Amino acid sequence: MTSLPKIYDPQEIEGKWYQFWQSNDFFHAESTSDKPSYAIVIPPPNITGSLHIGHALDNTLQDCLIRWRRMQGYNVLWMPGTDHAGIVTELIMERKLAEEGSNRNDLGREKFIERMWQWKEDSAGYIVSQLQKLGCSCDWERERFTLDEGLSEAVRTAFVKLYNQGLIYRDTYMVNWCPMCNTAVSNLEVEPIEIDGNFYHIHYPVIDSDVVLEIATTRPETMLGDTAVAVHPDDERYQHLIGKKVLLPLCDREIPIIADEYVDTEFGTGALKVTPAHDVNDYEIGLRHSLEQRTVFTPDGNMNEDAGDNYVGLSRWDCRQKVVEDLEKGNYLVKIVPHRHAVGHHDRCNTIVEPTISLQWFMNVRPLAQRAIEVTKKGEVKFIPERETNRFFHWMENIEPWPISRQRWWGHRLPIWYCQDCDKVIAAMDTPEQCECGATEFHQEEDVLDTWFSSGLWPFSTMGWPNETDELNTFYPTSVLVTGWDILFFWVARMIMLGLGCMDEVPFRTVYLHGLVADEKGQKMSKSKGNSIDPLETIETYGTDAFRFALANASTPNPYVPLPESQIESGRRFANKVWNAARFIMMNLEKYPLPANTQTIEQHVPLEVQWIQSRLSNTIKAATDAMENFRFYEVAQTLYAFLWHEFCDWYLEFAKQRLTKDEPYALWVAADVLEQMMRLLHPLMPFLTEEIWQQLPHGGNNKLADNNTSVTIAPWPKHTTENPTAETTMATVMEVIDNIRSIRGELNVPIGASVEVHIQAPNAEIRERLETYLEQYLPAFTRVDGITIAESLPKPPSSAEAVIGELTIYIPLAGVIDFEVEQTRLTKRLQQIDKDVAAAENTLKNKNFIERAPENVVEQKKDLHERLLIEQKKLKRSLLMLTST
RNA sequence: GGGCGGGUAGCUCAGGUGGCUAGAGCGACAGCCUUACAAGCUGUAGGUCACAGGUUCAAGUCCUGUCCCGCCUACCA
Repeated sequence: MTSLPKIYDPQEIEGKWYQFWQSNDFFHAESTSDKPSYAIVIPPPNITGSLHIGHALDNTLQDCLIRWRRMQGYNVLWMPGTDHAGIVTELIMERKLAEEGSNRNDLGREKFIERMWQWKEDSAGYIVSQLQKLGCSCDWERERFTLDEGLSEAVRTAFVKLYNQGLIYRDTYMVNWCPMCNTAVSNLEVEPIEIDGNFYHIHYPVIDSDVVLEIATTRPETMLGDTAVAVHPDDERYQHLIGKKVLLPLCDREIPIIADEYVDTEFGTGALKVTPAHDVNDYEIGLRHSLEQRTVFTPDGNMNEDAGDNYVGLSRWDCRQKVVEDLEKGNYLVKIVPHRHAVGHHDRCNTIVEPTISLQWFMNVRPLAQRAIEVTKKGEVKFIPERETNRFFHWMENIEPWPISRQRWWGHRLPIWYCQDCDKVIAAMDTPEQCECGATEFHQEEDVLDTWFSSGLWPFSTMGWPNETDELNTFYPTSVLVTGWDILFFWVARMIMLGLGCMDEVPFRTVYLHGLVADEKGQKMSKSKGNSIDPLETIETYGTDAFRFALANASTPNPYVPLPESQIESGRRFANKVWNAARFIMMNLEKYPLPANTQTIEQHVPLEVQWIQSRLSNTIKAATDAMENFRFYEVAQTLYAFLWHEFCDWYLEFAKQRLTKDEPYALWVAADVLEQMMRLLHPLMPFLTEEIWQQLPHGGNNKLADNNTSVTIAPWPKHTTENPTAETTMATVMEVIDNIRSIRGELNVPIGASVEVHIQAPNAEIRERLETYLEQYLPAFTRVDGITIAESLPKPPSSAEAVIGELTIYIPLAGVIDFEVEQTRLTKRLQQIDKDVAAAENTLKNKNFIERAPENVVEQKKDLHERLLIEQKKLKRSLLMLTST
């Protein structure tokens, strides 16, 4: 007997196969090959991170594509690697340092970086091992890291290139400043979050007048940096005041009243305090009117000297409170009105950002964005789902300069050198030898690049750029990029722009943007919300394959994909079902070993074999089609439905029946179908399918597939031809069986009791087929004593009845049948039929329908109508007979 | 303010270009240890496809409007 355990135990199986695949180099891509190329670059996870649910989904889908294309015979590259992830990683390190009672300034830059690298070395393997646990078939020999030497060279090369093209420049401009991280951040990194705040209405007295101007602000502390008050030029209320001055309360400064169209007369009081150094709009107004930019905050969010002696040193928030108190004391405060509004928070540390004027490095992304739009319109990049294309265009059309410098330490220092003597700015790969002025001393820019700059080069930097490599020739542009839609702008857009800028070619042909995993309430799963599933725990409990199947099965085109526990449980049950189907087949193969060639054994192929082969072919076609269109949900559904509800529920039951008669042919076909199913299922469930595939008899005389060493490199099944006749016949057989079962169930016929079945089949062809097959098939599904099939039959007394088109089934149930139950059953059915008949009649009565609808649709409708009529007539007659009894 | 996605069975979702009697998984109910699987098998119940119009021979599917829910985006101080 076979040693297969009754219940599938993933922990037993999963460990060994990854090793096996690795040691056989199945995941290794050839730099040059005659095969067509297929490449995906992994969205590099943070080096210090751990696998979360988003990674699990993203990488499962990628692995599905990769394994599928590999089986299809492509030269497949899945480029793996990790990201240094700039600020996030630094923040985690800072937290660690704080626990040790230290901080990054105590350590100093050099020691801090050293510490970061050390930590990176320690945790480097962690995320990789987790990806391997998930089954990811990456080409690990090629693993890269955004801060490794090669990628750093790529970063410098790209920077210098873009600098020389004038696309990268240094400028003093208003940027979002994070007082916590002490760095500039880009707009994308600022998340507007609604908070409850106040509108503070303040009186600004007009000089040489008894008029006071009432202004409203949500940030009273910024008034210390006010350098004007603005009104709308057409605002009649304030016409006479334009050009005058107000005395800024608490500051004893006189500031002008100016007119600017930006001011909304409807909003607040129609008078706007202008703080050019601390608000983007005020900044613009300030530029238009040449106002002083008065900075009152320090970089870490406290008040500086320019805030005045009363406030210097206070935090932003303490200062607000004190300003309000002082205003009240001075009788300047009119009122405080609660006001809910969106305030920008740094997405990495959740600190409220401070718009601040500072000297930063920017990239002018407009020209590249324009090219990106053009090539996308030409179809060189395709977004799936299509709706994402519009989001992409909208963003690209309104794109603003990208601030790329960060006042941080962990990352790529800008390849910019300043001459010690003349301050000349030089962009170069390495420290320059000599400046034009003759000086030879330089210092490198302290700032590092936004982490997305290096990830933006990922599709080609990982393949050796700026060197001309075989990898680039073979795999660039890559085939697909798979990621969540939430980083379309952060990453995908930048890769496209930088790809065009550096390679003069898009980085990928297709962008597949999958949904974000949500909980059962539709909320995005995230660690911070505490509603997240831990992939590794899930894998422990349910097994990797069950988890992967659930993820694929959840991947509908929706922007949020709920993954309830029950879905994973369902994956586990499916894995177990597959396991047991295999177990059944292999157990029986021991008794009936596969012959050398199964094809010639049976001259007369039984119906159920024709049927299952036709269904399999159909399944192959559907699964392949769904894969090609990134419809992972459909792949999972298709394979699940076929394997469980056709192969197991029906075919294996037929095969059992054959085995009881010592006819093993159907079993051998079952083995063949199973083998192909393992190949179809392999991209979704790599471990389970490998285990079963390996255990199936291969090679020698028992040759099922080509004598490959692993299902990983076995060919993807090809669909053959469907067999509509077999499918229709089997459908009728199944319907007959279903009806008998249903009658037995509803009329409570005891399980052990056998019944007689009388079938009236007017059509000779159908009758003949039923005569051939029913007798063989029925016993496997329901207890039957005898079957009578005839052109016309009388209804036996006390019998239950079912109608299938022109077929009528009678089951004599004298002594068993409960007339009332049977009456209810038939009445219910009749009511449904009446409704359907009426609907069909309505349609057919319509002349326009007959004239305008396609012929086949009309035919179908007529057919349906006829079938319904017959059934209706029979049901009515039966009911009559019942009630008259 | 603009834009996008969604509202189909108790729950989570499928239903490419309109056309079989609207489906699945989970859950519920009833009955089965039928030796591959009780993580299973069999049967049953459950839907005015958000609402109102319109186009069409035909609408869950297309159009318009309304109401909810979610998201993205925007400088209303």
